[in-house]
Amino acid sequence: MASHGARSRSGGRPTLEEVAARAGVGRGTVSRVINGSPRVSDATRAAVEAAVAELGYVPNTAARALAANRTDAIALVVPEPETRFFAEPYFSDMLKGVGAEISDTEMQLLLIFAGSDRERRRLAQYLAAHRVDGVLLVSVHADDPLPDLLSQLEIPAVISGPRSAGETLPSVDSDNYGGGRSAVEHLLAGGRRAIAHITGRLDVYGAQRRVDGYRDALLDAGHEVDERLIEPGDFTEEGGRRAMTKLLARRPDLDAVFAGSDVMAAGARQVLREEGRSIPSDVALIGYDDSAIARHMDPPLTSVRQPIEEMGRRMIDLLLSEIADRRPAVSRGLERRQVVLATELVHRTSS
Amino acid sequence: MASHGARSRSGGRPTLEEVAARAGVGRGTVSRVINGSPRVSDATRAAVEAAVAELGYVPNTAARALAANRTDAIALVVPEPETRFFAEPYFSDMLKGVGAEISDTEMQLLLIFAGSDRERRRLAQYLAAHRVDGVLLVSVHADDPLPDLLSQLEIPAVISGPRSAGETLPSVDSDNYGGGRSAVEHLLAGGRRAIAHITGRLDVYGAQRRVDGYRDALLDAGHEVDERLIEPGDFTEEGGRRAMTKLLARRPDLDAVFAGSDVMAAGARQVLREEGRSIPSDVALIGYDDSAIARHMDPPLTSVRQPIEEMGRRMIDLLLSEIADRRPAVSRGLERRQVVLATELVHRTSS
DNA sequence: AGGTACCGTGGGAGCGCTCCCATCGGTGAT
DNA sequence: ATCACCGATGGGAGCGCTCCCACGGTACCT
Repeated sequence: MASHGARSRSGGRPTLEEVAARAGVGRGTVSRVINGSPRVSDATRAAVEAAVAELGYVPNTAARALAANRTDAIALVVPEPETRFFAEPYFSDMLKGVGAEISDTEMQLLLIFAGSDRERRRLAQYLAAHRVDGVLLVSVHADDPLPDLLSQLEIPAVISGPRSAGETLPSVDSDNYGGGRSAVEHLLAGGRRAIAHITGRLDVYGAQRRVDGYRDALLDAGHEVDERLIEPGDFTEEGGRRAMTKLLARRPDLDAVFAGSDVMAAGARQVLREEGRSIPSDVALIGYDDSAIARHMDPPLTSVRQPIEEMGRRMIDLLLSEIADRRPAVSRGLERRQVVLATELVHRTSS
Repeated sequence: MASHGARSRSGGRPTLEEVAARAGVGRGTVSRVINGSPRVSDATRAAVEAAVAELGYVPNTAARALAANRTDAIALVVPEPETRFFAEPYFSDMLKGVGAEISDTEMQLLLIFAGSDRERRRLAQYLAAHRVDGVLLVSVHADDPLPDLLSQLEIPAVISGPRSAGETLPSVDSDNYGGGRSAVEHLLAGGRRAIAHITGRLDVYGAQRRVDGYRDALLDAGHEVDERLIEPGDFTEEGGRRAMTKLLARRPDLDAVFAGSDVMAAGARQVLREEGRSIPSDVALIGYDDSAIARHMDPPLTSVRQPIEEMGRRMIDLLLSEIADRRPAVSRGLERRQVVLATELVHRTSS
């Protein structure tokens, strides 16, 4: 018995019980104070707070998690290898927003990479163990099984870009349609008429929406859509080069290019330059993401900016409310849980 | 009572007890199987494993943490703002090594930024709550109170660069002295005689060691050390420029520069170019870190490579053994807990 | 045959907390 | 004065696990 007690008292951390004794109150009362319950008199609260301070009491997370069946942690799951995470500013901006918003809470943020199969298996195990109260999912492909696993395990989750128009998970996204649209409208306003579009990977819903925006902007302005002016890319620089080459071959007279990402725009720029087309006088160029690449390109690239940091913040908000709503069995299926944030066209010299 | 039971059975996760019943054994036996104890007969083990599989049993982490007084998690603490973390490849390489090594274990890695005061206070609270079994500390300045806090809380920790020659915490470092030495030796072998050194921030122990290496290489080769050839930098590009300007003013005849980081070398290169000195014919240039900058510089920069990924791996190894050693009160103070890994000079055209 | 180990095993006690119910005194209504 | 009620409070029970002690059985010794 004595040895038993000694085992866990290592470190001598005070317990709730000890704080209660010190403050001359019961265990329940201390718990109420710690958790900010209003059902405590001011005098008692003060006494307890004093005891907490004197003893340097810090709640034992494990005990709390066990008793209350929650972990006070949420995971940001990145289904990509670490490498891409560091390479793309998208993630760091997102993390910034998420980190800022979560730091107002008691929640702990875990960053989990699930790029390899092995990592994904680990993640599945991890989620099955319910080690987090909720999950933030970024950069998910249409055929990813993760979202299903999550809903099967009944773990609250928010996704950063919906997988389709019928996304069932709560999501936060930027207005890809509007972004594509504004790029094209800007080009039209600048007098361009043969506007090409290098798309992103079309299994990414957002990339599709940008194409939709491109199409509708043209149609609404009374122009036709020439399918020869649309070429799929894959979000890489090399993909941008290839697409640009094809477009130039098909429509040598094109006078503007709207690329689905800055990186692809960079590839397109190289080809245009090699072909002797000057930017923007011969061909106007617009990218997407407003990344560092855009600012440093020669000439500086006009680009569609997404409020990524803001997206991160909103994702946390959504997730926290999702988690909070799990307690009462209130039906709330009709509530709007798809957030769409406006984009902004950043004008530079390339257009 | 019933309502009580229902509360926590949400999700219907099977418990140890249920697995035990299913396998027709006692709770203790299941626990032994789960934890890989050898004191279980093969037949029993098989039965338990079958029951675990059938029920889809996953241990409850919180319960385990509470009972065993451990968390199975370790934190990688970065005492810098997120921004720097993403900007410097040092961190991503380190994370890669750490992630690779830890994925062989059951441990969970947490990434914690502690750049701002607010974040640091949160971290202190976090550590006080003993929410991790151990801590990895990277990029710690000499006057950082974090290491003391850690040892006061008796939390195992490993530091990535010792703060001084008398570092008490277990540490993993690259051989900064040898790195500086090899750079200078290479320059001497190339016939250079007036070799300047732009140092890193001298409150960083590793930067001091590089200077020591620089000095000793010169002395051991029978040369004198001209203090006018040593100028402190601050690891930034701008600092590199400033230092280079000063050095050129003091010793216009210098024919080689060893910079304490690639970034500073980039700054130095700009000044050299502006002054009409060509690299490497007029002035040889060597950097430190072998980062992407070095590869992409014009001309490509000779640089000292540190095995950062390997350092990450070794840090985990050290930390895990630290944690394991906490159990028995065996005295082991004399053991070697300072690991130093060799650097490598990567030859390119700048020297 | 009796004794001594030791192995594999079952299950009690306890980790520190939350949740909930019972209790207590005080208040306003009757 | 009596009663119903309410807010504040104490503490039992339970969360799911690990640790450890005790127990029965077998193997080996004397």
